[in-house]
Amino acid sequence: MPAPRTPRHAWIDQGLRTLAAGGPDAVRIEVLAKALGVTKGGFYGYFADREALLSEMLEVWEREVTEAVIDRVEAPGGTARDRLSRLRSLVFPGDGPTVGPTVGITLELTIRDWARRDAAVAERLRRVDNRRMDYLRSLYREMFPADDEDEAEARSLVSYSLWIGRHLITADNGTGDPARVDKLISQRFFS
Amino acid sequence: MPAPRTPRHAWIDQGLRTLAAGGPDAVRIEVLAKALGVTKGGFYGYFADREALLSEMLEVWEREVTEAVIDRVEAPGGTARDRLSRLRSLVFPGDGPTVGPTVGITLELTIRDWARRDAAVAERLRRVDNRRMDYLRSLYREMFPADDEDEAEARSLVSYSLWIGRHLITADNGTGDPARVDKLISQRFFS
DNA sequence: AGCCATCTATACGGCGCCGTATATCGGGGT
DNA sequence: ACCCCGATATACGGCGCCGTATAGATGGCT
Repeated sequence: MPAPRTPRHAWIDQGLRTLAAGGPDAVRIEVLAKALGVTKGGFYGYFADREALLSEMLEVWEREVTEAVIDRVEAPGGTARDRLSRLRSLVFPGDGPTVGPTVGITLELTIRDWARRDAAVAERLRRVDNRRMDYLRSLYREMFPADDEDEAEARSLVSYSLWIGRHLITADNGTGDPARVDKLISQRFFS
Repeated sequence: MPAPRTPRHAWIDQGLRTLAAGGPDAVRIEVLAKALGVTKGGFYGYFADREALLSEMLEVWEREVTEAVIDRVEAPGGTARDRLSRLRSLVFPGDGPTVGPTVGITLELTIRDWARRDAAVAERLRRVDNRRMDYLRSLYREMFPADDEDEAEARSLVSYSLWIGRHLITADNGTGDPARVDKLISQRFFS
């Protein structure tokens, strides 16, 4: 039995890359095949149909951006502050390709958009948001033991919104100094 | 000359509704026609092709969510604080249909996603973000005359990010009181 | 009423993709 | 060396959409 030239995970990875680049409607089996240098011949040996692939892609993504990230952040210890900064750099690692099939913030935002028109995707995303917010809250509770629940929630929500918003808002910053803007924000909320 | 049963703006409006509901790839001429209860027969009298429609849709949207909104906010006067709250309710008016062809936050987020994979859309969105951030800065400068540029920028960025992030993050709030969370945020930044 | 311009319906060829069926290739096991 | 079997290629019918061409309907005008 020849080793598969194009194993299961190759279709999933290419699917996630294509999803990030072109949205859910761009994930066409024949297109993935061409990008992988094969035809779709082998695809239907692994997946029942296009839907099955999409569903598995989301499965992989969900694990990758929650548990896998948190495990990596937690492993080496350090202060809560250290872990928070490691967390950020892992979850929103600029735009380049990162660990595994994740394509960073681009994939994240694409799935977030997709979720608004597909209930199954929305359900998955809700789990991701909850898992991350839970973890953020736990970090802030550790950093600021005097906080009550609502204060930890506020810090978590602001930082989560801000990191997403930063990537979504394309405005040229005004005339000010971006670094000082960051500093002002973090002084008010994260010190 | 019979009045057109399906004038130009009907195609554009239906296009924007469909865009909000299904993303750019869902804007198919034959689909719009069916939704309008006609065939695509008349479409090509108004538009050269599908691209032309998409481009005009964006044109209408841009005007609607910047100048048209700002005009409505500015007209009746009031304090900067009053105008800011009017602005918010106009730009992010829940999910229902609103004035004209705008479909509210759903359309906004769809276009924002689209912009990440289409340079022309990105250019338009950049103009929208800049226009809105300019206006926000001007309001905050008026509300807080003691602020320097970076402080106004920080307030504008936080509020813009937060309003977008709120709609994007689907997490069930933790165990806390959402109203108090809002209050904590606004105490730190907007008072 | 009858004409004309304009808008709309219908019909067409082409394309890209889906999912299935069937042929071909190529490396391990004997 | 040969067979076998899984992975891939090729071929097919179907569908939905594009943009064009052409015919039919409909309201204003004289």
